[in-house]
Amino acid sequence: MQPTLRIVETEKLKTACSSCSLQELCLPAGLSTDEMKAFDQMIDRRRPLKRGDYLYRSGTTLQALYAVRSGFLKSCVLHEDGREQVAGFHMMGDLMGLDAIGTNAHLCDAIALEDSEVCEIPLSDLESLSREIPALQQHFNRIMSREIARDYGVMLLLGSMRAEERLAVFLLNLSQRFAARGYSSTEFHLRMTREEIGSYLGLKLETVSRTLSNFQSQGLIAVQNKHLRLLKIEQLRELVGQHTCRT
Amino acid sequence: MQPTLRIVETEKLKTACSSCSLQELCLPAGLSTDEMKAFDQMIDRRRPLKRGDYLYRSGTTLQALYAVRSGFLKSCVLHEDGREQVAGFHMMGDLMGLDAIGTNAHLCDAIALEDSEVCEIPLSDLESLSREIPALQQHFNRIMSREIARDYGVMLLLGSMRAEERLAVFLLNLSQRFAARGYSSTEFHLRMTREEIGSYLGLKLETVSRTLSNFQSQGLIAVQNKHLRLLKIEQLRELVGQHTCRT
DNA sequence: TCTTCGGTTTGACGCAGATCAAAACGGGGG
DNA sequence: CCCCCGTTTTGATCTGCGTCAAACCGAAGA
Repeated sequence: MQPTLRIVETEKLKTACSSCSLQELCLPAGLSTDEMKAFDQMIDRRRPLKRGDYLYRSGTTLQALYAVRSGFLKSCVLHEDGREQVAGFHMMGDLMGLDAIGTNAHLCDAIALEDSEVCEIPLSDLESLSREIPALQQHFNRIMSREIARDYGVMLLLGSMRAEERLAVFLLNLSQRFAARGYSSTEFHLRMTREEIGSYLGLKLETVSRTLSNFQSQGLIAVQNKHLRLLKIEQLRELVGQHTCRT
Repeated sequence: MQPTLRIVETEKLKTACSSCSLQELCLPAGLSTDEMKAFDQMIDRRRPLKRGDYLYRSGTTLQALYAVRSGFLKSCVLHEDGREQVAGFHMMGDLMGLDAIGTNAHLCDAIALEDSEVCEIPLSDLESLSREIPALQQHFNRIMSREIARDYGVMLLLGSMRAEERLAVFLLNLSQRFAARGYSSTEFHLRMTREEIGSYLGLKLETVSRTLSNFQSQGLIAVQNKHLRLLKIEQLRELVGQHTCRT
């Protein structure tokens, strides 16, 4: 047995979706053992990213979809005049690149906010395998649909909520996503800057900072730099929707 | 030959996608004649809607997807406290209900803004037919992806544009969509109220009205109630992105 | 240890757009 | 034809958040 082969095998094993702890969140969720095997073979490689690396850039052609294996990324839409708007934050199990299927070109930049790793999933392979495995096709459709549903939520937030509510929704959403991944729902690190939070929420960084300070002085949360603890989740929830709407 | 049968046949013929003028915009775009025939059989019925009718309501389970055949609809996301946000306007050839695939429940209301007609497309049929017709599967994925891309654009608009820009983007987008459907790109009727425009753009109706008046006095457009003419499309385009951003 | 520099906090002030109010319009029903 | 009511326009005023500015903090590097 050659050492080279051994390395490759080990590599494959490490990569395999069938042994990945994110299974239940990720694209192959709900596949049988055999189906999972077929799916495994489609993932040709994992790709490590360092903080600040681009996973893809706006305007480049779609090479593959990417499942986040570890780390944290943002995607941001660009406006020709240089404005940018963070369209989403992505963590383990999230599928990225969906916006590019329609035109074959990415319309946002995807940037790692910390050292991360993603699995490359060639779209054409995914499409042909979907034909053979109905459950996969269905699941993929559901994932796209859920992204649309998420976007509608963001529209509601951006179009008709005040600053306090936006922040509360944001924190509660993060909390919930961490919980779904087995992390604490009440204590976590914010991987993004205040400016990035602001961009996502349609606010300026100063407003984000001020609002977080308010929450803190009300005893709802405890922030210290990027470290955050939610102290009164219930009150945060109540805060959303009780004020008169701006719009 | 029984009269009943004749009627059914006529009905079928009228409904057939293969003879629908929206073909190139709609879901079956790019299918071969045979494939189109198979697709036709999937559409069990058209559904007429009167102005104000609900196509579906938030919270109800997904029965089918709907392709707009004629007319004009809005979909709006609801917030428990009664706030509502228009998430999109839909016209001929648009596919509606995509947000509900993920959870099997609609998360927005769809309401006809004028008398309209839609084709019902049962999701399960679409999925199974997609397996047989790769082009259909691909096209469906593209349609979902394009909706995601559109949503990102709306986020950019809501998160970082000033009122003037939002209106300009809105008008230019309508113009382009009418053009793609063979209507005038410079003269059309606004099917929605100022309030609905405002809700979509994250503005109040007064602001929408004022901004339209400004455009008119600058000679960019001519508005008279719901009738609208774009006089200087190029200048409207330039207007987008030239101001300092609010966010 | 000190320096540097990106990120964050906090304060003072201004403005775009919300809110309130009232008048004008226009289309459908009697 | 007129009346009525939902929609739109326009004006006056208010306010939440953006803008500008300055101080502060913590991590990385010398």
